[in-house]
Amino acid sequence: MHDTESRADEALDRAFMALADPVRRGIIARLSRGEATVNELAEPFSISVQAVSKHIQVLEAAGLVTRTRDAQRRPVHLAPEALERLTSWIDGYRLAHEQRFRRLDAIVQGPAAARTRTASSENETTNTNNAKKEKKS
Amino acid sequence: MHDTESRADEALDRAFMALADPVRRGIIARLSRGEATVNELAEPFSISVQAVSKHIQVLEAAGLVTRTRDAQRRPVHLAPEALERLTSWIDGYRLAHEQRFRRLDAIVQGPAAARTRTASSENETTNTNNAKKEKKS
DNA sequence: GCATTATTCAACCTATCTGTTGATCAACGT
DNA sequence: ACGTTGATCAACAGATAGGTTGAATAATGC
Repeated sequence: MHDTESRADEALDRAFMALADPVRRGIIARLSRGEATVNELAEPFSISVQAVSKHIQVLEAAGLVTRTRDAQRRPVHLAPEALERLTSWIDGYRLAHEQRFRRLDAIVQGPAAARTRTASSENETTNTNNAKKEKKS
Repeated sequence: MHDTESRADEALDRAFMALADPVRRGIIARLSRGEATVNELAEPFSISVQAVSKHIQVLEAAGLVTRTRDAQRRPVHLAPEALERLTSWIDGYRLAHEQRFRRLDAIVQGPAAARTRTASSENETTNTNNAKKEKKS
């Protein structure tokens, strides 16, 4: 089963999993327009307030939102840094893939052009996370 | 009850859910360096090939990878457009949120003291990008 | 044809997710 | 002090995700 999983992996697990639900994405969308309480966030949905409260706990555990205190209300706020980490992770591999294609094109279109890869190795290490340490055994 | 969920939502569900697993993210990472077969993709992991095959089906259903045929092998390829759609979704709300804060800062810092917010919302002022630089009058 | 290789299908088990209802806690307002 | 409001906790149920093993499909190479 899930024996050993690094901290960075678990953080990405929670963050992506948190976004894999339309209710939670709706909450993110709402919060992008400003903070809101649990009851306010629950209003557009046809589920119980308790269910929304759980969703918010999932988002909070994923670091995607934070909470403050205002009397008996607990306003929820967006945490855009966490969202930025997700786009960074995705873009790391997406851009690496596209750049690899650019190199392939260079190779196909001429042997001399393939050597331009050595000069343009800037984006090869832009991954924010480990790409090779996925083994558990 | 998930009876009322649009097609776009379901696509995002599948895509984010697909990335919410370290094995599948490892597959994505591997594919960013070039196509690979199921057995090749399974090698770094301590799970069965069947399990990896299922993971690839999940990624394929999410549109994150495509497959071709080469004799009895079925090479898997990255589909960077789908990844790009995800970053677009995230960035949409992230940037909307940051822009909203820029407007708030402009309003608060316009007349006089901004103490009202800056003391009670420290985590919100930690914008990752060059905020506070722009000012919209 | 037949064994081999690559991959998938099928059945199953278990853990986790998402929702429910009912009770509880905490901070107001009067 | 007391009832109300906002939010969470607890216990439960149904669905599904992710893993296993064993059998089946499909293309390859003798």
